[in-house]
Amino acid sequence: MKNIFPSTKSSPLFAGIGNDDFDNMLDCLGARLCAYAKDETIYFAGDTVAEIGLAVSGRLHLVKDDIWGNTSLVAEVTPPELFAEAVVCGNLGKIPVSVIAKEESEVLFIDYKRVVTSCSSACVFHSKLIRNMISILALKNIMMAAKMEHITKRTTKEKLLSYLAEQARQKGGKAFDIPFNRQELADYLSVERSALSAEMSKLKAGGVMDYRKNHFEMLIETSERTD
Amino acid sequence: MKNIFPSTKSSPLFAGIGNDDFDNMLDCLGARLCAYAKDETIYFAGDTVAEIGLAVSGRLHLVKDDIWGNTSLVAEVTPPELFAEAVVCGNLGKIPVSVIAKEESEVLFIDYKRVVTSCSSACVFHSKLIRNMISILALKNIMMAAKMEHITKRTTKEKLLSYLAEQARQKGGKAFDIPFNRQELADYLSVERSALSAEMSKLKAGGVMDYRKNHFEMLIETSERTD
DNA sequence: ACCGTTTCGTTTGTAATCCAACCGATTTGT
DNA sequence: ACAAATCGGTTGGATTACAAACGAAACGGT
Repeated sequence: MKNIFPSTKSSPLFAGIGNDDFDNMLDCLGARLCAYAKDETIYFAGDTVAEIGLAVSGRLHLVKDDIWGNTSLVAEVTPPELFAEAVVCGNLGKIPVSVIAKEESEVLFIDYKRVVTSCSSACVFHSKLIRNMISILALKNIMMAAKMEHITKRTTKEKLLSYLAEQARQKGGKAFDIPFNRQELADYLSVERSALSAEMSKLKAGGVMDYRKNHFEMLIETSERTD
Repeated sequence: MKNIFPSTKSSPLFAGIGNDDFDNMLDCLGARLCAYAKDETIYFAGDTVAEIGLAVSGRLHLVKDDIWGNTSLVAEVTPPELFAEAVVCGNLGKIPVSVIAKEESEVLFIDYKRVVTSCSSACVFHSKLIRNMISILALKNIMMAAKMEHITKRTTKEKLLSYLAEQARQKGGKAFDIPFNRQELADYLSVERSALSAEMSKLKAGGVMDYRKNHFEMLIETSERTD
């Protein structure tokens, strides 16, 4: 099998597993490396899946078609990201989205059962893999829960402040940088970029915070804001 | 220890583990049962946590305080639900919410390390517990991803149709029941109940769907809707 | 059958967002 | 240095959601 270590070693799934063990592990797991042409469909929505997918090269799209035939992009998967891991680990069986290669791509398929089942040779990496898998799912949970908390707010201003407050808490101070530009932040909070800019300007004018590009500084402490 | 089997056996965490193994398992895991008075704080946000919490009796609130001192309810936890499981399984260490008993409550704390570490007596339920834990996290992922997809839509109508389309797909037909009343559905989609009712009426009048109480029937197949 | 409660649909005025367009500032490539 | 592209802020009109209130229907208990 082609040496996929360089393009997948940074996956959290393989954290703590060195180059020496790598090939043995893939053998033990019976991992398959598959290649796909541009626009080739890897899974159709509703297909039965039992393997975790790991993007090795290229770029994949997860798309969903509703009952009226409208198709929408759910996510883009680039190396070394996983896909279908929640469906497989949750024993759902059927994948709710279609997976399409948007470029010439390679995917490593890993049988979930062989991850959680100790093999006869008692490989050392099984428990490490399992802990990594749990960690991946748990962190994804936390990230989604955080995002959900922002998005469920009613107004653009509330969504923005919810996000900024969380960033301030995470970064441990009132001054911090965010990893988004305006458009990306608007997409993340699912609001309009223009409305977001407008709210930011108002908050700056109101003395609630200051910012320049991606650097923010929260100014008001404990007091009723002028909403 | 008090027999907590009746109130926790239905937890997915213990799926496939019988009454006979139950007490042995709790011993092996070193599980602690703690009692709390009404309004007692179990965790303060920022506390270091290493144990998964399982609500045994009572009712817990997960609350979040932002940097301005505003406090908001994130979730309510009732038996036999888990809490702090994502933080612990993700090795985050610090819990981002405070946990408060809103009634006299009991909580079973389970050390995560002892779940994923095989014990000296090679208990049979470790691998089962681990698989259950993975399944719980994965299913929560899927549920949150589905909800996110609805909520990120712009208008109430789009959110509603996104939800109904998914229900139709899940139930495998154009006619199905939903597990929410109007207010609950509005909360789930984070929209106004009145706006939701109005949109539903319009969709019924437009021949897109029919409904009575919690029973829905999608009528239009593939065609451009009159948006 | 009666009454209180809950649920659902509807309406109306107010507030907020969306959308499109525009402009200035900054960055990038040549 | 120049042109093109990107990014961020602003504006105005159309659209949509919000909040509150009301009545009708359904439900449950007595």
